[in-house]
Amino acid sequence: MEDGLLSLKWNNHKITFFEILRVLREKANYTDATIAVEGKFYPVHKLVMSTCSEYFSEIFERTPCKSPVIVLKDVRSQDMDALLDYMYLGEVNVNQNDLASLLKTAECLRIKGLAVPDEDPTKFRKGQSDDRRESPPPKRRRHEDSSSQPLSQRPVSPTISASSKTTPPSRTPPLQHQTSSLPVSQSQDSVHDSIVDPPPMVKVEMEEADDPDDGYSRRDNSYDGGSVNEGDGDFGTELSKSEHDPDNYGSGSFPGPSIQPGGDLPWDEGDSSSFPPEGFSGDLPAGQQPQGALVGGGDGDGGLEDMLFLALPSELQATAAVGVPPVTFHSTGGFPQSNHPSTAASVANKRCYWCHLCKREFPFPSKLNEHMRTHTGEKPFACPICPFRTSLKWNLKSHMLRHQDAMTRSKPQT
DNA sequence: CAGCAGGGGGCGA
DNA sequence: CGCCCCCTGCTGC
Repeated sequence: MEDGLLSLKWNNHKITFFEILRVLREKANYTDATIAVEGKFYPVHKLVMSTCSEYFSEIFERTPCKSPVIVLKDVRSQDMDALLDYMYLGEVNVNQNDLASLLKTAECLRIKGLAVPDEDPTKFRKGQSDDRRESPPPKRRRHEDSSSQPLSQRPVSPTISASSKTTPPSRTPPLQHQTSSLPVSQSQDSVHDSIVDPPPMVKVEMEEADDPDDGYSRRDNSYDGGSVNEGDGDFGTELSKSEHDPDNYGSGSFPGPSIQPGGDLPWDEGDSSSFPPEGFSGDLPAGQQPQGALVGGGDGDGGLEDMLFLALPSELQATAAVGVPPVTFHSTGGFPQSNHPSTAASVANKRCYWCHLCKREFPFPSKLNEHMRTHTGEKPFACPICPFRTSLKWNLKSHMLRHQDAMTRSKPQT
């Protein structure tokens, strides 16, 4: 062995790798997970996410489904966008103003190199109670270590570092309130409790693999459709996801109940109205949206924006990905609009909102929202009598009618 | 039969 | 114009 050992080195490996990664991300090729933030959907690669964040790594590990949709609450889309750039490109430029928020988010998500000390993968793996396969193979060829480094951003001293890194995210309370309750955190405690932990609200929804094909492969990262629930729930829908079948939502990752900060599910009371897909256009002042997201549940009737299942416009990719090198986030810059009429339908002058996952078209955002639930698996309408849950109000109603019917029948008038 | 999901009509902003 | 309610067709058990 030792005699004939040759070191083959791919000089441009790193560059090529990143470039390809960038393209893959841009085209959403091979993406196997989706991150939803403020109603925006970011198709991502588990590999990359896992590599750059232990937090995601754990989530994926505990989420057996092929294409989980991870809904992050309390995370601003801008931040997520920046973080994704950071993870995929190894660097990102951000405005000073956004820095604090970004770091906070990074901390919550345990993004290596930003919030979590970038450890040597090999050593890291040792530390882990259970070595995960995603950790890079321990052995590498002499020279290449630098190049073969997974995607960890370690080598990349983020541009941001200079100016920004200053704030040691060390103890920023992750995302204020709600985080505390997140069961999710539990998942990680095993590994690091020292670190912040509970990332913002996280919810993992299983997504059946059926559409991925169609949707995932070609989807442009965007899709919009916010879905929230219009549910005021006549039936007192109580959406506490908590009690729903846990299986539905990735094992433990999904903090069922905890999600509801104040007790009301974000997605629950929301009414779709509040977040018109078109709203995305960027009118969402970066600043204010988050509010919704963060606060949301507090009042109960207030924000529903917190939990949206929307799709991002494909332009997003274009913007983010293309602008890659140093993507700078300027308020609107990052987020183009959703695929709503104007964009999507420029195609057909008639208004149509389409689901970028299955390409189905709908005349109204509300219809699209409803439809999106079929993809997200969200079932905001719960039967107060039995564990039944459904994604459509009417279905719940008809279900309830059955209960009534059964009751009246069982005990005919007294 | 129950549940899911798309479509249509009515109504309010 | 958009949302809500309801109807209806399809699918799986």
